[in-house]
Amino acid sequence: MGAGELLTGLNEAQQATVRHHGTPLLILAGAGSGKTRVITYKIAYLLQELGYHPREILAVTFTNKAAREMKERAVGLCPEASEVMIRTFHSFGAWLLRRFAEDAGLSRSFTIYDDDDMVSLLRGIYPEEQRSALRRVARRISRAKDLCLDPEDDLSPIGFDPRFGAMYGAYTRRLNEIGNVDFGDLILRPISLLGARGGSGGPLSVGGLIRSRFRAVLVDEYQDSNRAQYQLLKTLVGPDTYICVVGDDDQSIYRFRGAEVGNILSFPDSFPGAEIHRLEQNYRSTAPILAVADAVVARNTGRLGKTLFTTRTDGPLPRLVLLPDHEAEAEFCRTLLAREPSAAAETAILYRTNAQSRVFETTFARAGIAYRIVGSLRFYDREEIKDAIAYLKLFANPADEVAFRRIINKPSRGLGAVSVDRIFSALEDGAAEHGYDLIAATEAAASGLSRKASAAARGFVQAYRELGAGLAGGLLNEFVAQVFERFGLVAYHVEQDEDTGLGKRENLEEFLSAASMYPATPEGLVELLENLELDSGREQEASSDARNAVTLITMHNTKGLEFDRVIITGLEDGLFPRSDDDQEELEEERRLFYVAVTRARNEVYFTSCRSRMVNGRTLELYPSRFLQEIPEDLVDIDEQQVQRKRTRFGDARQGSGRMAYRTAGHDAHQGSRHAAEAEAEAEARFPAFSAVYHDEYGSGMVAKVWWSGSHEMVLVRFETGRELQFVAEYSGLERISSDSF
DNA sequence: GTCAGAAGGTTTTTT
DNA sequence: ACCTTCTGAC
Repeated sequence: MGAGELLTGLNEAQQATVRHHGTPLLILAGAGSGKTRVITYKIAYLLQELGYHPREILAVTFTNKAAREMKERAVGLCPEASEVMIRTFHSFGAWLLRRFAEDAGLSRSFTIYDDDDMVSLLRGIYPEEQRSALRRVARRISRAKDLCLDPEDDLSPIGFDPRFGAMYGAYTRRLNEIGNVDFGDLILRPISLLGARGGSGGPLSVGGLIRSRFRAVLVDEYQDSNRAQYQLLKTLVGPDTYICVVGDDDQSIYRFRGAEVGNILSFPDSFPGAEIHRLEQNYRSTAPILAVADAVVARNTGRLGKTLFTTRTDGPLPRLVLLPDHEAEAEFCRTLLAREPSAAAETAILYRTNAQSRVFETTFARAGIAYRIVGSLRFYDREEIKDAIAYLKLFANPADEVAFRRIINKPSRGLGAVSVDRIFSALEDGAAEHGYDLIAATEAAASGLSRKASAAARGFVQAYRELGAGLAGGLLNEFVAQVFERFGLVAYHVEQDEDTGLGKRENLEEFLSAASMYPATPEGLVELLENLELDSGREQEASSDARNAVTLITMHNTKGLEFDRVIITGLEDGLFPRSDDDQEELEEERRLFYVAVTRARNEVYFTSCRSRMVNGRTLELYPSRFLQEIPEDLVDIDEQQVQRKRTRFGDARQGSGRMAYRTAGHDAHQGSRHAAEAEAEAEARFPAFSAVYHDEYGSGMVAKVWWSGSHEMVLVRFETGRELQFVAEYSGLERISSDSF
């Protein structure tokens, strides 16, 4: 494929960007402007036209999904791209640390601690502290690492807790003794590794070696990089490295994780001579959708600023639906999906918090609507999987205190808190002799334990040693199966599952089959663990018919995805935006709104509830301030609603201007319960005891009618015996003559 | 050492 | 509503 051929199908701006070479390049790519396309073409262009060897190119993303997709698409353009290193920042860091383990002061078989593991480790050091307090400390340690701060540095940017420095220090020492790393270390340790002189890079330092290998470095979603990642990038880029970053300051949504929009804003200062290219043509959404997204994000200050345009000028206005509560919201979505089942696969329901997914799950499960949840409970987060991983981690690293504490008495084998304490004393005593080895410590402590505990400890050590000898070839699933069997893990969880409910056995089986992709060697084991730790394969098919399933997803998780139709739920102050008293935070929520809206190709719905159950309490809520920030002519308010309001409250839009549905929302949301109650009853279209018919559920009788806000709610008892609750307007119910009943 | 039940706090978003 | 932690009986 010649250059001309490679670049056909790209617009002029995209072509210029793909061709650019030499100076540092910042690509400001608006939503839907073909960002991934440009990067993948750029990789192909470097390989085909500029003669780069695949090993000389490094492309960094923020999610594994993005990395996989980029790889796939690049290989589609140019097969050589399969050898290009395309990884997340964290996985690149892990690769580097294993590759140069000795220089980094690590064993090649270190494993990676996630946020929960950090808390558990702290718990081992500070058993008397509250778990919630330790969680806060863990979060702060992560923030410190995002900012490249060591325990002895000035930690005031993190907050004012006088004990924090000491706790961070103790945590760091313990983690070093164990020989594992946390997520932050995957960025921090490479910075010092690459910055250091000498080492096993031969005549070159490790940094020199890496800088001479990667002649081109590409970074995706640069607006989400934090200070540590920026530093890592700096150490990767030498005078001859071609550096190109892509991002959109309006889509920076990971501030809470340390992301600094400042990185993208100041790129030209950090990398002198940088050029800026803009990609502003949106190929995804219709103009009405972009108008709404822009209206809100335009209120942010400190933007680089850009104007998206599209040739898709036609399309329905985004639609706002006001609802009484979260159940009605789920019911509204159900009805929408039932009306056109084939569109479900291209529909996504977006929410701000994972907890919001629950109503949708139960509603859809009841209605037999297939759904797919992205995120929420990750495979790796399940109890039984964490247990399985903990056993395996202990084989990778016998010093892994967190893994050890988790499984030493699970299933319970009579080694309780007292015995575990003794084992840890033995660990301290024997550290000089055996190093940090919990198996050796358990063996050493066994004689000093009660009779039952002593036998259990010896049995555990023996099982560990015999099983460990099995890491000598074959496939890893055989080894894992033996571990499960010998330690009684499957039996334990199957028994637990009897009252808890679902699929632990299946999950463990799935785990086994994942393990079959690796060799039964120490290296294979470490590789499996790393893949689980860094890429938890976070997608679960929650109901059988996955092909036509609707997607349930947090707004954060949608980044990089697109759908024909997007329903953005929970547009209520306090939920989205979560709070508006911190300006920075409010601006981040606006960017999240922008991300959410721009996922849609053709249709956008907003739903806003008057009340919602949060943490077991029902809260009264106001419509999101974002709804006020949209000029009224850019959104359709549910027509039936407006009708209703006009008749009941006069013209809801009077004297409102921009505030139209703020007013409307308040009327609809608040006005009706007292004065309007009687009137509302009078205009009920499904009086109690009337006969009704529903396409899916057949005929039935209205058992109960009530008003929730301005909404008529009905409880219908169907002939099948089923009782279901509906918002009358969205129910799809028809009244039928009562003699059929 | 284990278990069941009660009390009490609490989550925004994720590599 | 959920999960963790605490308490007391076996």
